[in-house]
This record gives sequence, structure tokens and C-alpha cells, in this order.
Amino acid sequence: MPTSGISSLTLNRLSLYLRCLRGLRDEGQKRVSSLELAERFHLSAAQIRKDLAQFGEFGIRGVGYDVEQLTERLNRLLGLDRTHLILIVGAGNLGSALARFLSFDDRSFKVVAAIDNDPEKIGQMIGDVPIFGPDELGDVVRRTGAEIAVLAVPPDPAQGIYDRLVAAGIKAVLNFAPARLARDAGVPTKAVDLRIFLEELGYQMEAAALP
Amino acid sequence: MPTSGISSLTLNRLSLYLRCLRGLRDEGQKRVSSLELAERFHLSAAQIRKDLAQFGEFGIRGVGYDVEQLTERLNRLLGLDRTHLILIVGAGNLGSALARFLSFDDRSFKVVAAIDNDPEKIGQMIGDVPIFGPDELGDVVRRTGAEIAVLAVPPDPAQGIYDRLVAAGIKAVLNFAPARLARDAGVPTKAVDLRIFLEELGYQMEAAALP
DNA sequence: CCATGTGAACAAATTCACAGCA
DNA sequence: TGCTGTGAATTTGTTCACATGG
Repeated sequence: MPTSGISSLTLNRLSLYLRCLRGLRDEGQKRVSSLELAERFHLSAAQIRKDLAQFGEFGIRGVGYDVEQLTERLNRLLGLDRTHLILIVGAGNLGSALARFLSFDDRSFKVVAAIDNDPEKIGQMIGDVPIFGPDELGDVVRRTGAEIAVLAVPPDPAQGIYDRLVAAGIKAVLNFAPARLARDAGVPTKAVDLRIFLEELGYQMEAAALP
Repeated sequence: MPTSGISSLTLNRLSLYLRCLRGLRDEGQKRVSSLELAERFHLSAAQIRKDLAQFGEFGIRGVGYDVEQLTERLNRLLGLDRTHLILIVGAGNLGSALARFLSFDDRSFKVVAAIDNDPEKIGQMIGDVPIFGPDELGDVVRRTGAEIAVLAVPPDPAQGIYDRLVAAGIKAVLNFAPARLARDAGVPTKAVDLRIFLEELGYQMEAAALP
């Protein structure tokens, strides 16, 4: 019930390692050491080992890691060996783009439906993703079996919609709305605030310009 | 030359505080204490004070902070009192959406141009943002005075384009490409990897499902 | 008084350095 | 021998608690 014992930082690095490993595998490389991974992808060797060690012993001392096997284990660990269904809420610019963008080819994630309150849009498609009305929210979650909701709505309605998604049984939420949500403890929720990223760069740019 | 003395964590919270303060100001509130801010927006009072203290004394002991004045000072601190021009690189689904999405109404950020290598798109517009060809990259940066590049291209060409942007004199980069860039020390660069966010939720969902 | 600003305590994350095993 | 896995050291970030000053 706590948000899992593993930190976001570690988890995000695991995703990174996995991506690197896929590259190595596609090059036909059989084995890799933490040092080689670190050097090729600008990571830290000690940290790779620490991160992996949290989940058991993956490597062979004196040799390194088996690329195929480690790839496989990380895949399973991150739940990428099965398909997660995604519901987009808010089919504006960003929501529509995400509807097309988040169906990755490896089939770990697939967008199955979108919700919007614009009568013009309801019944239309974004690529092969159908758009439903707000009334159908709970129904769509249940019918499609969507697990992850991607919130791309204006800040004001965000909390209300979040609560309805939780009530409808959604399993996780990725929130692009620039609003601080009161989160449900049982539903992993991650905020992605694009404006904040820009503002960070804004500051760092100015700071970089000084002596 | 280091990426400024202030951590990303702090900087991102400042953005958050600023957003909350704007809300209070719009409600007509004159003063606010760190405690009130914390309670209303689910933040930590001590952390607000620590964060602000890094930049000088903003408040009045025994009283709190002047909403208007603090808003103003944070605005200036984050460089939001002037307009930052943005260049979108890669006008696919995500790039086009960002072209529309990242011009915020307060005029702190404005998208001025996009680059794409699809001959069909070159010369077209995304809203009021013109699309140019890859050859024109350096030229567009110089002509428009764009400071921030938003990279929304496939992983393979990302590094090459990044290097060209840096050479062209870009001041900061927000990278949406799922690629780990060799970053230029003088150019603040922030990675936003949407797939990694989904994978994190994927793991936490499974973890939340266990006892 | 009362809320800020801050040093000191605590917690988390990263890096170091080496023991231990293939 | 050489690289993993891991405690110990260090750095970074957060919380606590109180002296300070409007």
C-alpha cells in the first residue's frame, strides 16, 4: 500500500538500463559488465549494480551480466511482458498527441479509448482510438479494462475527473494537468508538468549566463 | 558552468509555489504564511521556508509573506518576466501538439518555429507556427532568436540534432526523444521520457496489487 | 507574540572500496 | 584474475525545533 519500496529514481533508471540492454542485444552482444554499460551510456557502474541488487543477484562475478537474461528479467520486473491498456482523458492538443504517441510498438502499452466533453469530438476517432463522452467514463473504464488513465484536461476539472477515475477502478494515473491532485493512496499517480520543466530551464539558462 | 547551485527539486517546487501564489492573488489574498500555503496545497511549511531562504529574505517574521511581492520575485527569479522563444524540432504527433501547447497565455514562453524533415510539412503551419526544413536549422535559430529547443524526434537522429542545436547557439534543450544524450556542459538540458513514466506506473501498479 | 529563517538532526541517495566468488 | 554484490563513507535532501526580529 505504500507506493512500493523501490524509489522512482531507481525505477526510472531500470527503464533506462533496459533500453540500453535492448540496444546491445540487437547488436548481438551476449554479455555486458556494469562498467561497459556505464561507459557506453553515461551511467554510473556502482549505481547499476546497486539498483539491480535490490531485486536479487542478476550477474556472474568476474564476468558480468547475460544481456538476454537481464533484459528478460527487467522486462518482467517492470511488467512489460504484458499489455497495459490506456485511457486518454481530454482529447485536446496534448491528449490527442498522446493518444497516438503512447501506443508503443512492443505492445506493452496500448491506448484503447479517449474521453472528451466536446460534442463535436464524441464519436470521432484519433487514429484508431474512439472518443467517448464524459458520462461514459466509468462505463468505458469497465468495458475496455483500461488500467492507466492519462489526464490531459485543464486544471480546474482535474481533481473531479481524477476522483471519478479512481471510483471507476482505474489502477494508475499519469497526470499532465497543471494541478496538484489530492491523490488516492491505492492508485499510483505521477505528475508530468511540462510548464514546470520549461520554467526550470528558464532559470538554469539565466544562471548559466552569469560568471 | 555547473548546472547552477540550485537543485532541480527546489526549482520545481518554486514553480509550484508560484502557481499557488497566483491562485491566492486572484482570490485577493494579501498575505500568506508558509503554514497556510502548506496546508492549502499539500506542501511542507519548513520546506517552503528553506527553499525561499536560498534566495534571500522574502518574508516578514511574525507575519508571513506578501503575496503580491513574493509572486513578483519568484516570477523574476524564474525568468518569467520576459518571453522565452521556443523552437520545436520534429513536427510529428508529439512535436505538433507541443507546438500548440507550449505557448502559454502569460507570454513567458512562445513557440516561434518548428523544424521537420518531411517535405510535405515544410512550408506548412501548425497553428501560427511555421515549419522549416532541417537545412535551415541553424539559420532559424539565429533569425528567430529562439532560446529553448524542444526535441521531439526519433531516438537515432537525436544526438546529431542536439549537437547542431548547440552549435547554432541554442540556450537550453527539453528532450522528449527516448535517447540518452551526451550533453553540452554549457547548455541546460532536461530529459522528459514519457515511456519511462508509464513504465514506472506499470511497476507500481503491480506492486500495489500485492499484499 | 508569532511566523520567519536557520543550525542541527535525520533520512535518502550516491559513491567508494573491497571482500568474495566464478 | 576480474567483476559482482555490499557494507561503510559521503553527499544530498528533508524535517525538526528554536532563537531571532518585526
